[in-house]
This record gives sequence, C-alpha cells and structure tokens, in this order.
Amino acid sequence: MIRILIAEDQSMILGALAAMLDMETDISVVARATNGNDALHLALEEKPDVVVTDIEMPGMSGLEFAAALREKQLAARVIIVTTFARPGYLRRALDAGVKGYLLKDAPAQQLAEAIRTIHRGGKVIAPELATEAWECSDPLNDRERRVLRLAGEGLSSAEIAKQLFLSEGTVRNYLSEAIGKLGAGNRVEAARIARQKGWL
Amino acid sequence: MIRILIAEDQSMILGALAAMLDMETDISVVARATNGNDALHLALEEKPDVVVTDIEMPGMSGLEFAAALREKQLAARVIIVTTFARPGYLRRALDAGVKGYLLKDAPAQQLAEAIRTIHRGGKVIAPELATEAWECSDPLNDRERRVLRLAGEGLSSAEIAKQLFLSEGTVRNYLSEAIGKLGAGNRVEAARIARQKGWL
DNA sequence: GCGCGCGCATGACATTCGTCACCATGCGCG
DNA sequence: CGCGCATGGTGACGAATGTCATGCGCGCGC
Repeated sequence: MIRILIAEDQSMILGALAAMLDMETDISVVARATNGNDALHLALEEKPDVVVTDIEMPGMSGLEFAAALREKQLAARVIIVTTFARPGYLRRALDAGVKGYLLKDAPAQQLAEAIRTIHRGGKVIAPELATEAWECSDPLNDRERRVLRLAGEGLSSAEIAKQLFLSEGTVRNYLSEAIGKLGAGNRVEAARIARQKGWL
Repeated sequence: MIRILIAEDQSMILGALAAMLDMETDISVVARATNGNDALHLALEEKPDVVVTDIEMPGMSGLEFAAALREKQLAARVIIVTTFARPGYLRRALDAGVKGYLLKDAPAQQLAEAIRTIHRGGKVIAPELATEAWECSDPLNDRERRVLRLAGEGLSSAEIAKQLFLSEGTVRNYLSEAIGKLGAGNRVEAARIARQKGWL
C-alpha cells in the first residue's frame, strides 16, 4: 500500500483528487493540505511514501515545499501536479529533487500510474516539457525582468523609471532588449511570452 | 438517480471530479467533455439533469455553453465551478440562466450538495460573490471587449484591425473609450483591470 | 596605467498610441 | 418622412513607444 500526501490549494480539487486516488486499491491518502506549511507539518508526522503537490499555493509554494522536504531528509518522493507548462517551473522543480512533474491537462489515470512509477524509484516528466526545459533557458537578466514585469502591468516607461530609480530612456532600452531577445513585437507581447515560459 | 454531465478542460481535474461524484449513490456521471463544443453535443445526446461546467475552456467557454443550452431549450440545470471569484463572471452566468456558481476553493463535499439542491429546483451561489455581483457592473460593450482582449495579448492596433475587419482608426477609438470607461492610463492597464473584474 | 566590459544615461528619429472632432451609413420608431 | 441612435470611418495632433548610435563612469584583469 502506497501512503500518499496531497497538497493543493483549491479544496474542491484536493477533495476530488483524494477521492479518485483512494479508489485505487494500492494507494491510500493519509494526509491532505491546502498549503505548503500545513503540508510540511503533516509530512513530518505521517511520513508518506509519495507526496503529490500543486505549485501555486498561498504561503509556501509547492517548489519551496519540495525543497523543504529534501532539506529535512524525508524519504518522501515528490510529484508536482500543476496547471502550468512552464519550463522555468520544471527546471526549478528538478533542482529541488522532484521525481515527477505532471500537468493537470494530462489524463486523470496518469496520476495513479505516476505515483506507482515513482514509488518504484522511477521518474515521470510531462512529455510536453521534457525536451524544451533545457534547450531554451531564460535569456533575460534581472533588470530586464523587473522592467518587463511592470510593463506587463500596464505601467508607462516613465512610471517604471520612477519605481526602479532609472531614467526613462534606460527603461526603454531595457524593454527594447527584452523585446528583441524574446522575438516579440512590443512590450506587451514580450511580457506575455516571458510569463508563459515562467520567466517572470 | 441524478444524471450529470461534467465539462472541464483539465483532464485530470475532470477525471477527479467525475470519480468523486460517481461515489455518491444518488449521482451518476453520464458524460464528460473537455471543452464547450463537445459538452454541447453530449448534452443534446444524453439529456443530463444537471450540468457541471468550468468557465475558462478552449473554444466555447462555460458561459457560452450555458447560454447555448438555454437557447436549445434543454431542461438541464447548470452549475458553474470555477477558480475565479469575478463578479462579472457571476453576473454573466446568472444572465445565462445558470442555477449555481461555486468556487474551486470551496470544500469538495459542497459540490454534491449543490447538485442535489439544484436538482430539486434550488439555487446555490458562492457566498463570496453573492453580494458584490451587482454593485459594479460591466461598462464595456462587446466591440470594446473584443478589441481589448486582443490588445491585452500584445497585438498592435493594425493587427487587431485586421483580425476584426475594422479600420485601425476605429480600433483606436474603441480602445480609447474602453480606457476611459475603466479609468486606465493605457490599453494594457485597461485589459488588466477588465480581466481581473471578469469582464473579458 | 591601460583597455575592456558593463550599467546607465542621452539624444534623435520613425512608428505607434490615445484623443478628439467630425462624417457616413443604416435601422427603428413616432 | 424626419429624427435619434448605434455602428464604423477619417484626419489630425501630441504623447508614448521602439530603435540606434553614442557618451560616461567604474570596476577588473593584465
């Protein structure tokens, strides 16, 4: 019997996933949490074999949770289940020692399969991401990132300059670089691309 | 036995919700779809008593799906289950004759309850939204909405004009109106505001 | 010291955006 | 019919944006 913990911030999804996995005869949901902090405490108490966690949760994110588990020397193996097909997320997940990364777009049955595979010591990476994670890494440096983030919110160059204590011309230069690097046509498209890749 | 159809674009969530609801003795999941179009066809075939649908799905959204059901004179009662606590969504849902609006943040058990309530002819609205839905209503008309949606993706006025078969000047006019109505400083901020309110 | 790269700034220029006043068409309605 | 009203368009103008070439200081390696 594989003992698992589930962490997912949306209660309804948490409940549904737990119900689905509990139907498997070889899997038992021993703990559930709606944020990373609770999840960490429960993991320390229950010592689950496998941990299934979302990434975007209030407080401690799934990635931080995974890192914390590793730091505490817990044997639990981690599967990330998330909406976001962002190479940046996958890269950070793997760095945190995560053994599985699935998308919520994947068929439901795959989750149980993945849990078994990982319990046996295997790895499961969403095929959509397996290849592209390493080939195209984040081309932005962090001044470009900062500027682009604000531009994506709709701030003007002047407002961005004021917030970051730069001149307006510099802001425009950085945006221009970012737009070039991302192959975008303007600042908004650039922000969209970067966000979608998980680079913001 | 309550016969239900579930529409939800993330397969894993769809599977999990279906598994959970099928465990209820008085509920039977007779159809599932990952987009509004499939859902509509299945609804016409299966004539479910209750339809559970997400809002944000590729192709036909849950709101459009609900409107289409009403238009086809189907007796099915609709429950929206979504991540987004946006007043605009709720308002449009109610306009489409939807009987329930739940958040994925709500406890899982509430979904089955809501299905029963609605099957009996009742209504269920997420309490977080019940009050605020009516106070600030959507000031946009739908040409402004269409234009703003594309502008938020980073398209230029010229590209938007081409897509919508309008002149560039007209596009700029519509954007200008939208920016004014929303109190924004530019198109990007306007798109952000509208999106966050659920008006896009 | 010298050159070099890097972070930041400036100035100039063409393009795009935001605004406004105004025109044309079409449709419902008294 | 004439009228208002909604829908698209035009043209013009200033402001914001995107792009480049260039300058200037500062740390770092040699």
